[in-house]
Amino acid sequence: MQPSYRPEGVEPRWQETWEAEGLYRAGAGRRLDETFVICVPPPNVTGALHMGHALNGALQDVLVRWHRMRGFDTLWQPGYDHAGISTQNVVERQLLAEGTSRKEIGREAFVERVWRHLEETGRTIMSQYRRLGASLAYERERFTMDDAYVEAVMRFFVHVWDRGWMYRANRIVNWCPFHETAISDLEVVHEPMDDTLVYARYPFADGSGAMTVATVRPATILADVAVAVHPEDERYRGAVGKEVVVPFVERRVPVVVDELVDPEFGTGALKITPGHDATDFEIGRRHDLTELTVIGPDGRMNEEAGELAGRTQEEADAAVVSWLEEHGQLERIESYRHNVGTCERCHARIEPLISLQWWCATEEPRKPALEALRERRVRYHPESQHAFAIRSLEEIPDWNVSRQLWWGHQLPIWYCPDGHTTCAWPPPEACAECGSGELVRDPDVLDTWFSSALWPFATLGWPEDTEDLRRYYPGDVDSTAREIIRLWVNRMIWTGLELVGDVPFTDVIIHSTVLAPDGRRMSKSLGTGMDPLELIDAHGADALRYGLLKMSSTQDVRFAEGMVEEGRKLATKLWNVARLVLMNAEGAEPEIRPQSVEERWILARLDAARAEVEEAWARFDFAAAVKTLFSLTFDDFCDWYAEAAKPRLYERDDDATATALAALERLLALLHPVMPHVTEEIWTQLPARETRLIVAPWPEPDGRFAADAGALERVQDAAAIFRRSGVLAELEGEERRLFETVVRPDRVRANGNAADEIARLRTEVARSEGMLGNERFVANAPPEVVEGEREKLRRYRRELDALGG
RNA sequence: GGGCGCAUAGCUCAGCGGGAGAGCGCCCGCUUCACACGCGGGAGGUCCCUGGUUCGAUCCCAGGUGUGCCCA
Repeated sequence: MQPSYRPEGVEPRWQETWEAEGLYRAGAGRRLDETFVICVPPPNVTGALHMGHALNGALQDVLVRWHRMRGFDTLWQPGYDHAGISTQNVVERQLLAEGTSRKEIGREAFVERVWRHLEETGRTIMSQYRRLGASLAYERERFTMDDAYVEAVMRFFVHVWDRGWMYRANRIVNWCPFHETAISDLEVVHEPMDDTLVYARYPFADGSGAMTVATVRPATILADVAVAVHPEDERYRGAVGKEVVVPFVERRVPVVVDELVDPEFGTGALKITPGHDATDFEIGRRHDLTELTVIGPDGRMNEEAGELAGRTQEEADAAVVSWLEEHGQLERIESYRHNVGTCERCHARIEPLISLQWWCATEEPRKPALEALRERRVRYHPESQHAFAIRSLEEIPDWNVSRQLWWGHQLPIWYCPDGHTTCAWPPPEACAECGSGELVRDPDVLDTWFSSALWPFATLGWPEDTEDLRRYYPGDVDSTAREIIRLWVNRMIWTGLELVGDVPFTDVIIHSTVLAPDGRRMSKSLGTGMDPLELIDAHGADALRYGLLKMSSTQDVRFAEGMVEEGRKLATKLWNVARLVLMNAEGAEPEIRPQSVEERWILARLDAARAEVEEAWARFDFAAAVKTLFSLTFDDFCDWYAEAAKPRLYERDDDATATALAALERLLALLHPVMPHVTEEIWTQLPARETRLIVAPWPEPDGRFAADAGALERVQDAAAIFRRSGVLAELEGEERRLFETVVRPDRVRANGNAADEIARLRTEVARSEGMLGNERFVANAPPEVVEGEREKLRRYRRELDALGG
């Protein structure tokens, strides 16, 4: 074995070997009929691996590798989504740089161009997952734009249509004027912005004075259809029911009351523009108000804006403000800092806009999903997210499934010249109502999440009744980020129930958000992002996996490179202790033949750790498992067992070397799900290896040595006392031997003295005596606690006696 | 504005009803034939604040403060 461990020379080799030998494939090494299935949350086909992917990949891989070793038929499904707006954005920008545009080259050429772009630079994340050691079934990679997947999406749409859940309606949506499409809430990022708040007077129609309203977007005054006040706002009691005249357009509109009005904002009187504001839209619908739009899809004023048509909003804002000024209706202008929605991709200011969109009703489909969550047939982890997921489903609004993009799944909707609508797949020959053959397909494409919602079964061949679907559906675990619950996870649950008749998985892990070391979200613009691949270069994939799992204890974790370094040290330590064993075990084969206390003890510790780790994996507490593995390796295996076993290993004692190999073998197996590379590398160097560790059996429970789990306690106490004080405790037989082997009192100088130790013990005795002297403690505390305290006191006194104190 | 976290050693974090812990950093001592990515030891904490429950609270409850994430 090489004297020092260098992950860069080892990890890529194993990644290639495992995959080439088919050990990443579904069912590799299976010994049970049970399946264990995870689908990777399909990343953006144009994206690159970030820390969230790496953490999620690490914990999914732990579960997959653990189940594979346990003999399950495992499938970890890889793939990508087509990321509609994001991908279209990238290509549109390229066109812009080339001096052309998508509109200029046309839809067909544009879509072709996107495919070409993806061939050149797309689909990189799966290779980056490989560098993490993620044991995905790579040959099964799926893409939401694959022909078969498109088929599934179309069938899904038609199914929802047939159920009567799909409808077309004018609603307010987040509109990106650059991309000229509706976008989802998730794609809107709120950024603080400096604005001005314009206070404008709206005179009462009866000439009895005026009301003042405040707005940051004076141009939208042109589309005002009412003024609203809060029902309990005393200031405007007299105004309710009257009419006011909207400035500039001089339209008479009513003053209405609505609880949605925030009396604290501006003057407490809110101008209502249902066409250009989500809250106003809501209020407008409740009061049955007209919906006017004065801003067009391109962000400019439309024909409704009369003389301002064609102007930009800034120009229109200015025109309205000067009108107000000229007519003495401008009260004042204040500077105003607030959060403004912008497009995640192009940072254009989002226009809430009424537009004609396709909607999927949610009232019906959510019912079985809610039931599944309430009955805990699907469980979110941690528990707090379960409650959140239920609430989200209860409040789920109808789903805007259409996007005015060119990259994506075009709706299976056709219109005939008579205005009939036909929804069908495969594409219909004629109008379903009038038989007309002149059909025009709806130009819109579907929300990317509409296709992602089918991921757990469309990747297995649905809607075909495939062998894979029967075998691997339903799956087991979904692991993802918090913000995806509404958009993705809940939708997979209801689509699974609706289309396949069962939940897609039973457990949903909501993993930590990895923050930058400063405790805030990693940000590209601030340069606080960290690249997982660079960390792999620096410390190795095993170390990164370890570090990320160690960090993943709470909802938000700041990235701490120290934890990755800890992982690297663990890998090195493991390598070194394996050298110790292997260098002295030539010709031996692993076999449990313990002849000494330390051997039985380490076997007991290994089994206890196995149980702890299993329990931690089972409740998805990755940080706890990793902590157990660290102290098992450093403290138990290296500091005590290896040190104690050395003399007999040096002598090449047959029983000692055989047992050491067997103990090492178990240690490697326990660590493999977290640190697959270093463990596999060592494993191959063990004698008589016939299988790879990746498919080797996970250690069976072994209670044979449980009685020896505490066998070293007295020796360890004696070691601590000696090292601190130089005082030798009285030990006999095996204990004496162990103490002298590990501690080497003949060669080691103690650091402290007996007096310090006596002082320490006296403090403990005083504390203990105080507790036991408290009658209420003795009377009320559980008897075993009291007895435990008595035992401690006896031990302190005994140790004190030994020190002559 | 709503939801959810977090607040424990210089730093990053475990512990979550009965003796304050780890890793890193710092100090001291070790060329111990697996390992200096190491070994042994040490210094360093009103366990955010105020109340409450309890024989006993870092841990449970209530309120507060600070801080962050997610969603509006």
